[in-house]
Amino acid sequence: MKYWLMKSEPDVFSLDQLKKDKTTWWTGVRNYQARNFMMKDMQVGDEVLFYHSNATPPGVAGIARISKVAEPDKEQFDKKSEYFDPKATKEKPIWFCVQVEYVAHFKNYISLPELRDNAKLADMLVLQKGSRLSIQPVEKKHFDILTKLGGA
DNA sequence: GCCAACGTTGGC
DNA sequence: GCCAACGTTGGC
Repeated sequence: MKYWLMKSEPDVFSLDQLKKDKTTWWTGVRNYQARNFMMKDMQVGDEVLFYHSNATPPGVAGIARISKVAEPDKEQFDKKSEYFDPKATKEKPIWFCVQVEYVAHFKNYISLPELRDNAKLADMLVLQKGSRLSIQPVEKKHFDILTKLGGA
């Protein structure tokens, strides 16, 4: 069992929306490091901190879970999609996405300033300067602290 | 809207 | 393989 943090802009796709939809395919990731985490490391049942980026304030909104392992991201083949990739073919897809299911909202939204204030979380990737990676591994000890703080 | 940090592209 | 130019992310 692994733990992850996945970023989403709430204006584009929020945890509320995931609650409504129950599950979603995490399409549109166009970064190789993030893709490789989805393709190689994520397993069904892995738990995910759902992080709202570009929010006011940014922070962790709650928990989701991996519900299907990675498959080719269909948007790479769709000329009308903003995620279309002309180099990708059905035989040789470039981009993959996992399916994520809703688990819970935190009772207490954990804002980025609160994360920064907690010394025990200081080495979380998301808190490192210039950390733009949209999918990040999270250590169990950090995940446990977050769920306690959030009151999940 | 600004801009620092980072990833990708492409010329050489 | 280097690296400048460019595009994107994401906090503020």
